[in-house]
Amino acid sequence: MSYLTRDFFERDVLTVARDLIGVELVWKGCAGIIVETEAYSVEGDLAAHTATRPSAREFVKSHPPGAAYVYFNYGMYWLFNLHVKGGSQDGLILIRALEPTRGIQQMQQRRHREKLHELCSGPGKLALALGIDGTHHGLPMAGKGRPAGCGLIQPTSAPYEVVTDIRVGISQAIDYPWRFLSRHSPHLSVKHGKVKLPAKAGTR
DNA sequence: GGGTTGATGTTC
DNA sequence: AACATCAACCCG
Repeated sequence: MSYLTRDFFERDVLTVARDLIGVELVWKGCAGIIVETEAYSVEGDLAAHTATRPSAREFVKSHPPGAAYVYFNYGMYWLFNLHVKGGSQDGLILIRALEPTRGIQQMQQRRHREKLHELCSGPGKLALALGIDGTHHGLPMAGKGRPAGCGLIQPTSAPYEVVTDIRVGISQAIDYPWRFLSRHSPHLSVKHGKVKLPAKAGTR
């Protein structure tokens, strides 16, 4: 068993997003196998935070590859990303779903759910299950300086069959096939990519 | 099953 | 006003 090092995140963001499928995300006694990710590119991707948020641009400039990018969405949920930099295409990777492996009881308590496939089957769900929040924003997840008990473990078992799809819940660059999933996993967020339509002007 | 809606607060 | 969401609720 070995933890991913910084060089894992110094490659193309699409390659890393795909290779993260099957990696175990370990977080202070809880853990799960990553079964769903989405790539967001710093360049040429209107759906990425870096396209619209100066703070995201600043984050990418000032943090090393492997850093956690955590943000608060829809007034309720923390979403966990990993920073990729130094390859042919930089970006952020949203971790969207896990297959629970450790600390099941604690995750069940945090989620107020019993069924395994309801614990981490979505980006908001998994952050809640693991106890991830804004205090973890910017921390390194690879190499030295990781929070105690946190890290990403290289897969040892047979590789998962990875398929791609369009990304979920966005209204820009909606046709990029940058969602990566472990085929047939019962722990995915949604079956098919869902596009979010913008509200009509003049409505309230 | 699938569609709809309200909860909630930060960002620009 | 949009937003990288979720769960409860409707309908059938």
